[in-house]
Formats: sequence, structure tokens, C-alpha cells
Amino acid sequence: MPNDAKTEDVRNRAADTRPLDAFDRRILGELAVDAGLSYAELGRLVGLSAPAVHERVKRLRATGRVRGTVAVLDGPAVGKSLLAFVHVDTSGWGKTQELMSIAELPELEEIHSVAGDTCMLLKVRCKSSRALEGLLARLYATPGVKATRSYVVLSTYLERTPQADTTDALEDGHSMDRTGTATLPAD
Amino acid sequence: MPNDAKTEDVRNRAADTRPLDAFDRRILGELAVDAGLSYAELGRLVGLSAPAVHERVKRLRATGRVRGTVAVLDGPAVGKSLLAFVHVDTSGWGKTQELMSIAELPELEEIHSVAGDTCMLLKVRCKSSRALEGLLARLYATPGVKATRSYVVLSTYLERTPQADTTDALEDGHSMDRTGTATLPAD
DNA sequence: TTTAATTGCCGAATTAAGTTCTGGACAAGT
DNA sequence: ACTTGTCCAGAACTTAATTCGGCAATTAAA
Repeated sequence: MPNDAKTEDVRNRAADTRPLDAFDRRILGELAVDAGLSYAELGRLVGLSAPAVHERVKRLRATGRVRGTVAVLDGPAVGKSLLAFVHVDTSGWGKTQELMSIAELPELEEIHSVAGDTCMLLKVRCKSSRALEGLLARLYATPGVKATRSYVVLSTYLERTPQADTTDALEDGHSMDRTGTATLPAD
Repeated sequence: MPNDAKTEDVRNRAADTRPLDAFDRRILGELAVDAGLSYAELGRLVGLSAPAVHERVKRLRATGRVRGTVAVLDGPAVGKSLLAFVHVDTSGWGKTQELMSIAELPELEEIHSVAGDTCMLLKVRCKSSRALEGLLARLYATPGVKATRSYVVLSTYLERTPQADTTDALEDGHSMDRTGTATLPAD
């Protein structure tokens, strides 16, 4: 499943806002879990021919639904056994830009600005607690950084990239039991 | 870049603990960014023939260095514009297992247990704030859940999967300037 | 209602890539 | 010096990606 970014000129620069149909949704669902599927297998799964899914995947890429295809590395297996989330309180707001230089570190996996009692939220994966310490030192050396709170991950139960499916029931303004069955308010 | 999980019998069931050499590291580095590269292109990048990199990638997969290959979907582009991190305080400890059922929801991207003043940390991506509300309702309906704190992401500056490189300087017990240059203590 | 244009699909043909196979170079151990 | 094992490149082979042509269905225009 190559990029095929080159194949055929890409005109619709992520402009197409056409809603995803059921086929697109299922294709994305499969690819988000395993992008190594052949178009033939993928077609068999969703009920289309290989050229048909190829065409759709190409469109899904061109319209920005798919950002890319990556190999998911195993942290510990590549020497990064420590995972942590770091909340960073910054003084000003423009100062947050100063933090952006740390994005170059391969240990940094995520940088978000968040609402709430903190300003920046980082996801960091590194070799050891010592390395985390070094990273925090680097943070505190950044102007505008007031304080940090670190949450070191003890174990990970789930970790995946964005999935294609959505649980519509979540929006119905109700509670649900633990089986995921919607419990609609008796109106 | 197919899975090739089937190709040839996989003997070393993630047992091989041989350290990664420079080639492996570079191959992983490239694949973590773009798994759509052909073996020929990859070989050109790292200085090996196509069969050589094929062999190595196969080994890296078999030994668990690579967990899989996935298409990275764009949250907003697939109808999930809200990203949030949720800290969950649970009463007991065995009770955390009760939480695991929410992993079935496609909105859940990560579930970790963490050290610190909270117990569980969730990464959630959903359609709307209303959907997040529904999710929180579901959480509170879970026995053992005492409290939650939500951090809604305003903007994302960096988001990627584990990278192959490590910054060794972080472990050297020192500070670093903002260029990433190590500032060793004058001993 | 009819016609034209567009879209999206399939099956076949073509092209490119994945995969296997062979032999040779190098290093470590006997 | 010889054997053993590892790892690589080049060529051969196999499978998948990609393109092409035509057909059916939908939509727009007439």
C-alpha cells in the first residue's frame, strides 16, 4: 500500500468536503488498523473491486482524510521504556512559541495547548527517568515556563491513532450502561 | 509496503534482543515517518539493496520493534474535531479494570495508568463537546470512578507516533540550550 | 421526457514492486 | 588454515499496484 502521492496529479487540495459514505468509512476503519492490506483484500472486506478501493483511497488521501501511512514502533523495543505526560504552565501566552523548539527532540510525541488550569500538554517518550529529568531541565530553561507537572505512565492499556468510527449514541444526551447500549430518556 | 507477516515462517517470536545497529535505526526512523516507501527507495536512503532492507524490516517486525503499519487519519477531516485528555480518579485499584470496557469506544485512543495524584489517563477524540459530555457520563456511571478532570485541546502543534531516534544528551546530567547543544558541566 | 454529462464501478492489461534464490565477502570461532 | 555463520548484492520470479476502456446509474440540462 504505497503512498501513491505521485500517481496522477492531485488537484483537489483537501478541498473536497463531500461527506464520507459507508464505503469510505469502512475503508478508513480498516486502514487505520492495518495499512498493509492489499487493495484486493481491502476490496473483499468492504465489497468493492481493487481498482475501486484504489480510487477511493487515492481520493481520501488527496482530500486530507488520511494524513499519511506510518510504521508504529514499539517504545520499549526501540529503547524508550519511559512514557510521560507533562503539563506545562507558562506565564505569557506568546511565550508558548518558545516551547516549540523542543518539537525537534525525537522524544516529543505530542504538543498541545489546552483549556484548563494548565497551558501546554506534552507527551514524551524517552529512554529513562534520567532522560526525562534532562528534558524537564530543558523545559525550565525555556523563558516563560512557570511550572510543570509530570505524570509517568505505569502501564498502557490502549494506544492507537484516530479511528474512523464514531459512537453516535454519545451525543444523544443520555447515559449508557456499560455494554454501550443507549439508555434513552423516557420522554 | 505490505505486512509480510505471512511471508516465510517467523521463528524469532520477538525473542531476538539483538541491539539495533545504525541501519536498523535509520530504517525505523524512515518508516515511522512514511511507511509507504518502497524497499528500493528505502534502500537508497540508508545505503542498502532492496532485498537487504526487506530482510531487515522483516526481522524488525518479527522481533516486535514494529508493532504494525497504520494509516493516520485526520481527526477533524473524519468528523472528530474535539480532542481531550481526561484524568480519572478511581477509588480502589482493582476497580480500574472496570474502566477497560470503554476501550471499545472508537473515541478512546489511549488509556494509561499513571503515577501522580491521579489514577487513569485517557485520550479521547470525538465529534463534539456534547459527545465528550456523554462520554464523561459513561465514566461516572462506572463503579469506582470518583472524579474526572478534562483538558480540552485548543490546538495541536505536534502529534506523531514513537520515533526511532533518541537524544543521548538528555541523559548526561546537564542542561541544554535551546538549540539542543549540550552544555556539559565543567568538571 | 429525453438527452447530455458526470460519476463510480468492474474486468482486463500493463507496469512496478515485493519476494525468493543464488553466490560471494567478511568475521568469528575451531 | 578451515569451517561456520552472517549479511549483502544482483538476477529471477511472483504478486500487487496502477492504468485503461467500457458500462450502468445518477444528475443536469434541454
